[in-house]
Amino acid sequence: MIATKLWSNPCWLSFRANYIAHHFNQPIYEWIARRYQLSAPEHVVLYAVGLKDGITADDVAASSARPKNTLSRAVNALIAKRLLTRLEDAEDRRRKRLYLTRQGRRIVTDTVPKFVAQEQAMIGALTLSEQQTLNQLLTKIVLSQNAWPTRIAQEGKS
Amino acid sequence: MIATKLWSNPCWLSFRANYIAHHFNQPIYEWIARRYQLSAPEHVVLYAVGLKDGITADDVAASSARPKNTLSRAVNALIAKRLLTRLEDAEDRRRKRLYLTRQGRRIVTDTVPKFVAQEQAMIGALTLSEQQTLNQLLTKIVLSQNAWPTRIAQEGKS
DNA sequence: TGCGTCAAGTTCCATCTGGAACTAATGGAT
DNA sequence: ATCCATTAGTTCCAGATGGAACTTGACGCA
Repeated sequence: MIATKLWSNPCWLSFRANYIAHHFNQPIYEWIARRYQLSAPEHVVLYAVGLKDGITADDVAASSARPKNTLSRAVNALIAKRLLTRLEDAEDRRRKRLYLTRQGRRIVTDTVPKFVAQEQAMIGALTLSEQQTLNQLLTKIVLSQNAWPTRIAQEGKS
Repeated sequence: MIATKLWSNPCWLSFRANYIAHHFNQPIYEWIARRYQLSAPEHVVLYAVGLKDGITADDVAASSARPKNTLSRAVNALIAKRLLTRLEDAEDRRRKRLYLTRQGRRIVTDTVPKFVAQEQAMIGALTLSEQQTLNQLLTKIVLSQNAWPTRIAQEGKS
């Protein structure tokens, strides 16, 4: 069946992207839940704030594919767990900037190496130069985002 | 934020794979739900059987990343909607082979062009030869699957 | 300075989801 | 022949999920 989806599938990119994404996410999130009692969206937020301090929930939503109510819940759960703090932006009081607490940062620094290891295992089949090429091509696609439909048009009348 | 995740992210592959997968899936599944009242797993099954007649629910599970109970539900829903039929395998009576009904096939042939169009829009930024390279590299990764951890080891004692 | 529009974040709630435990069938070992 | 391990598929159920509607704040405009 995997062979069929690889070779007889008109949507070659989406199958491969979904397959790779899933096989990265699945073990990682299972481990995070087991080890730290964090849900997937909670970890998404933690990781994003770890990459860049002071972002808002909306920033996370834009880059992470999850709806904003899910992230809102995750943010509140993380604050309750004392892994995150929230500071109202003085310029725009709707925006609430997020920062890791010491404990939050510790989880990020503990977990990131596992993610990197998982990813390395998955790209181990490629040479370094192939990895660079792959990175460039995928980056090009991501950067072309504004050319993509975000909604499929309703059926025409014809 | 997307810039941060692109350029300051130790997990470059998983971010890109997830991002691309999501931006493919999201509009497609939203449209399918709106147009045909099918859930995402239901469509996954339909698409898979469309690619290869006579597969079983388990085959779909192996290639699609969804747990088998979710797919079991989806199969039963599709049968109730008369889009699928199920035939017990004579060799192994545990296996139930799936086939599209005429209506089921019609949905597949109606929807596949939309998927292809969405995917084409997303790879439009690449030249044909870049697309081929990308395809080859991703294929190489998918085929190396047996080298990937499916579970992250519990913390050591140290 | 009052109004309409839009953006960030939250709440509500019906629905979906997936882990775990189960049933039924197979196939290998003795 | 019987037992045990394994596999396909289902059921149960607690908890997660995400669309829609809502609140609060910002900003442009007259």
